[in-house]
Amino acid sequence: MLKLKRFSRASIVRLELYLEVLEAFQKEGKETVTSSEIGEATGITSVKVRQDLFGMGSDGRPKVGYEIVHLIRMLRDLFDLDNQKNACIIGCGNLGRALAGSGIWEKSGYKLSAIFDNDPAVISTTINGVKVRNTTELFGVLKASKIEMAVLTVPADVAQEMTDLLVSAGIKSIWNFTPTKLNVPDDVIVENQSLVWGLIALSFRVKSEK
Amino acid sequence: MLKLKRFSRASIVRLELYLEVLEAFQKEGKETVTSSEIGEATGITSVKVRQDLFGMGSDGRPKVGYEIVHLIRMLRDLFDLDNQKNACIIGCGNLGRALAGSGIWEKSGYKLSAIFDNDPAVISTTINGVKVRNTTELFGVLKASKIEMAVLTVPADVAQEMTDLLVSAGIKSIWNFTPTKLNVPDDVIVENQSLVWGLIALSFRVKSEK
DNA sequence: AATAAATTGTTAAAAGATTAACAACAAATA
DNA sequence: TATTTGTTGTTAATCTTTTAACAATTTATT
Repeated sequence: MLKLKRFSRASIVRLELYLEVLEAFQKEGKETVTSSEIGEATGITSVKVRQDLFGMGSDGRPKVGYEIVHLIRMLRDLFDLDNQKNACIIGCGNLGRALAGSGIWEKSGYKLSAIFDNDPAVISTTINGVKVRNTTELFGVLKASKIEMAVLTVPADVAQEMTDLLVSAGIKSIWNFTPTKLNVPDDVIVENQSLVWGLIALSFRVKSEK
Repeated sequence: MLKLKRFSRASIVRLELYLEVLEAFQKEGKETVTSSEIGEATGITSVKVRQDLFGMGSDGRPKVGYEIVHLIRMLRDLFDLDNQKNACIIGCGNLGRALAGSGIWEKSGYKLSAIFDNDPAVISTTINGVKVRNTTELFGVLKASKIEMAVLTVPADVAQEMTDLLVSAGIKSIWNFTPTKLNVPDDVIVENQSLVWGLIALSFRVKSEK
């Protein structure tokens, strides 16, 4: 029996990239692929590709390569992309609205089921078919629903406060766009995606890689 | 003479978080801080904090800690936050517009100097004081300007094509929001910030960490 | 002035990730 | 059927990062 390796953050990013190119290959009608082909398309060495796939419990055929359909299924299972999960957005500013209207939901298996904000000007408007609710309703709505994930796009100074509310309402994972370290219980997962931090990381690399 | 360590990606993220809490401490009037205090505030062990600061060439006093002003200056220098750099946005959809109007620019030392799109409906409109130009003008405008960084928020299927154009116009760094591995010359830096990938990473963690 | 307490700087050990190497195997060819 | 070729699975070596340990140093206290 194979023992599934624990994936590092870096390897997850690589696996996401593999999925991207595999789906492109599939669209072109390709049926099998070798580790070097994946490597070529992604800029990653074939050794690393093979090691990554091995860690996932790969099942390639010597001299032929991997079956694309199979690899895609493994990756989509690994990432849980075909299992619908309900999400809500907290904070409907520019970013919240952009996310609400973007194509990320279907690609990731999430369904945007609710949006909350406390600005009277946006409450009751509809974005992508979802009505914006007053934040005061948050606790009640979440308690009564199957929403397990919250996208946090509020100003940094209310991030922790909102997080506490979300946790008390039973949210189990948070996609955090604020540049704040959120304090949560052990069983709540926070994925940080602060855009400022991304931009600062770029600034750092530009300065130091030359 | 101290030799500056090479920072891993993970350590950069930690340093960004340190800066965040240090500026908060400063606002509260605090003047010095210990590695354990930083650790407490960030959820990172004090050992790692000390090691990170050491790698940056820290200069703390035993029994007292680090001077906050000094640490902040070091970090801002490291990240190049106080040196203004010009940027442009390529693709003015929901996300591009949200970024244009957000507060990330001043926080990172970048100045948004141009926006390009090819949708006649948005060309010539103004966002945050910057007029949206037709993409056909891109090459000329960039050649004539000091813009060195481009934010790529176009549909994935034109990402590489736009990248080639940007590179030919002399762009040296790209903040890539498309879920595409961009092919660029060695001297061009690409920082990937695909939101889908962030969301998929969250999905993965939710599935595997329980 | 001497001692105790707290905290850093720095080295060393452990853990984790990447790269390299190659045996095993399937397919193609003679 | 035997041989060659190409490609994977898997182990081993190298490199990187994290964690631990503790000596050195500064401040406070007696």
